[in-house]
Amino acid sequence: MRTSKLLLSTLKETPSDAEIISHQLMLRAGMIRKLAAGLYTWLPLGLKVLHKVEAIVREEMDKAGAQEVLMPVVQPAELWQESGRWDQMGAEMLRMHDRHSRDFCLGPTHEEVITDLIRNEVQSYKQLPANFYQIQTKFRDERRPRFGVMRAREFLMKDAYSFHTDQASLDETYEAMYQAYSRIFTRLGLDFRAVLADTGAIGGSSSHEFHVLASSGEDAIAFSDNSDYAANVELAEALAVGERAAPSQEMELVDTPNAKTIADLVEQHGQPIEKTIKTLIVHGSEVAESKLVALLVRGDHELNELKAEKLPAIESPLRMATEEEIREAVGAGPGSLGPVKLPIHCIADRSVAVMSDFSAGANVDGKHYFGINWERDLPLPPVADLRNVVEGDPSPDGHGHLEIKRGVEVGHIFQLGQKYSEAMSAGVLDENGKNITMTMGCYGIGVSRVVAAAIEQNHDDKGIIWPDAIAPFQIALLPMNMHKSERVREESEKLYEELTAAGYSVLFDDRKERAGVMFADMELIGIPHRVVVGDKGIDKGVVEYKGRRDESNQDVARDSLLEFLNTKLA
RNA sequence: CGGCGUGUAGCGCAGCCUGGUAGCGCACUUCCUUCGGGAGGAAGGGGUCGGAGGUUCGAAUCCUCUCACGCCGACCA
Repeated sequence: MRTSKLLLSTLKETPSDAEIISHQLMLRAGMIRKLAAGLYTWLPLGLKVLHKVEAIVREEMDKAGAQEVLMPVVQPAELWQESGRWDQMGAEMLRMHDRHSRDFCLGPTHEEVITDLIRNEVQSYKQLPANFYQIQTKFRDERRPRFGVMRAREFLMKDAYSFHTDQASLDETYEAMYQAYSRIFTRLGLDFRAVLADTGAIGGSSSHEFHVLASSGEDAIAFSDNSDYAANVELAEALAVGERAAPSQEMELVDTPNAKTIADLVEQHGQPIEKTIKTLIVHGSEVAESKLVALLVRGDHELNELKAEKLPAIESPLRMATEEEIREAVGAGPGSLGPVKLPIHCIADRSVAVMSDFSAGANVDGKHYFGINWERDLPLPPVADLRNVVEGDPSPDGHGHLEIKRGVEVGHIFQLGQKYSEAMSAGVLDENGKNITMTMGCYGIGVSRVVAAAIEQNHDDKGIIWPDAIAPFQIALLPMNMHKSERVREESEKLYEELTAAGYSVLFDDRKERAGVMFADMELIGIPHRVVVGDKGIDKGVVEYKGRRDESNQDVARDSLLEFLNTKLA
């Protein structure tokens, strides 16, 4: 393609509302433009990349035995009412009605539609297992769309749904999808990890997320330095570390009028942070001994809300108590709480249970106890895993220690079981002519998000550096002074034809621009390979080559260029 | 959905406090020079200052309402 025929809308300046690097570069490179919050138009250059990602996903899904379908974006309410999600979904689902006042929604996902299809089309166990996928636009009315296409309201997703007669068959397809996903992200040229994930409200036994590692990622993932254990931190189990030491201090009541936070306690009173306890008050469930429940976490640890709300004594979803509620129940404000003489139900994190000589609020405003010890000063409350794992924690599988990195969730596979097939009566006849409810699996890839994630992982101060597999063009062909030098023009045109004929996608910069502009634009849009044609080179019978990541140019003999590129791009 | 903030040319911004009829840089058009790392000069085009109402002789500027967008938080099969 010639740049003169391409809408190459590059920007020198960074649009002010773009926060993360991929969003900035996608705007600057002219890949996308915003239409409204969370809604983006893909420009020709961006769409090329999107299509490349799609093609790889499609190939690997086909190879893994899935069949492609295409379902409507607009879906009737009846299906969602049948699965029970019409009421569950909330404002995230955009609803509308047609001219006959029938309710519809923009599909945030397609479990209902596919289940409806398959219950009508598949009658026999002989037709199973089967796996169907589509690459389709989804709409989720995010509370807060941000980061460009990374977290847009309208986005492109590959979603697949598998149907089985039993769990063993589902396990098999699940494994096949796990492998297919690994191949897809490997082919895309991305540094990724598959991690254990929370199955969420949807239940099911097994779930993995695929994360592209990037410092701007919204998720934290933990993985062992000595095994292949990897999990979302929200899920990773925090094991108890060490044993409780014997008391060495007396418990004393200390005036701490200005210490409202753990940080204050550490700064003003010299308490080591790992000898302090944070007391968080949440609402209890019906089975709790009190209306409010106190959760004890070490000062330097973070409460894991997901773990907490899974405890029977705690209301789910988790709800923090307000200051008034706390004062009413405890008699002191949130800055002075602690387990000593606390009048409400209390649960301690595992690492809290092994603390000694620690400090915590005295449940009297402006006072803390120092030198507290379990059993001697107060009984040890029930113990549970309440906190997020931190770097250096032992790996839950017993091998090695945890490292924590940030990732962008680009894929998620999980086992649905019979949630939808049961609610929507999707069954088949088995060998004995008996009706059995189908078992389902579900597998998603955020196609448009992959594009942003790839940039997060592959860029420098000049712009994007596309992995070869998804670059909009493989080669940038830059003629120097073509509009003055007839030899350069002829040579470039010839090269363009040759390279194109050899099957390469070439972006030929035939604009009447200065060299600097061409270089800067090609680097910004991230074309991985660059060939420069100039008078100087023609005299020597060479052209210049530079890989996007290379430090400098190299001369390549004109006659062996094709051969050279064949090895470079192999 | 709560807190905060911002809306002035395609993009980035100034002007607003202290009302007097809109400006800078980039981009765009034409010409001259330059011509291998985002060139220099000259001349141009483009804005109902987010919208509505109000105060005033006069509103981008002050007041009220409203819409949009963004940041932080909460939320996220």
